[in-house]
Amino acid sequence: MITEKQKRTARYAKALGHPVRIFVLQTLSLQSCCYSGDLTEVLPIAKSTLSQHLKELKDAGLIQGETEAPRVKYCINKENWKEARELLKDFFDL
Amino acid sequence: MITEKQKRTARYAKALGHPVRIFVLQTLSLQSCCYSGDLTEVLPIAKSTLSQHLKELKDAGLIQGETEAPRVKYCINKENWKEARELLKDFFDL
DNA sequence: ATATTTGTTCGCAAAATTACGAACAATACA
DNA sequence: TGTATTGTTCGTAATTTTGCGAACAAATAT
Repeated sequence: MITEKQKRTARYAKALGHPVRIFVLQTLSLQSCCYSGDLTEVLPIAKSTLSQHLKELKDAGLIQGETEAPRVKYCINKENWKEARELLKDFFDL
Repeated sequence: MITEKQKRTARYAKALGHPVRIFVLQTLSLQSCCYSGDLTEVLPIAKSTLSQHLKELKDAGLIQGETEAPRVKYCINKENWKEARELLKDFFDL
């Protein structure tokens, strides 16, 4: 009844379903990459909470983290980002 | 730090964050309107569960229900649908 | 007047989400 | 070798989400 495409659309939408994650993705998308610390500085949440949000975005496939010494550099996962954009675009154009 | 626009974007995305709600919106969007019963017939969930999903979509402003005798006719809320589309479009275009 | 139909609401339970601080790893620095 | 720095993981708690069946409300049909 419910297609795989609909499930993937919902999965990505769910990952976007929190202001912090929208903010993170927008930041990452504008400057291509950034470190967790950059986000912790501006976001009014505990670093452990941010870490969880980053994990969710990673699990959804929207970002990827590359560990660089003590820091972790996060970037958009362009392939999946593109898929998410296409799915949402299809959804709204219908 | 987090803008109202980002919050609204997240709010709409959250409402889209379930396969059943994606399905419902897609159905409503394709045929403009439908009754709860039409959805209950094809969806493998209890009617009470569907009712909750419809309520969430209503609370998010994406649909509206018009009670028509014992049935309820649900339609897309075009104004908010447009807003959601614009917000998500802006988000992905960045 | 009594059933039937349609959908919501209630009560409940299980699971997921959100959030925090403390503890922990891993690397760089003194 | 200690000591910051950076970020994850753990433990915990409160809230929200998802889902069901039973009970309920409202209107129609018998």
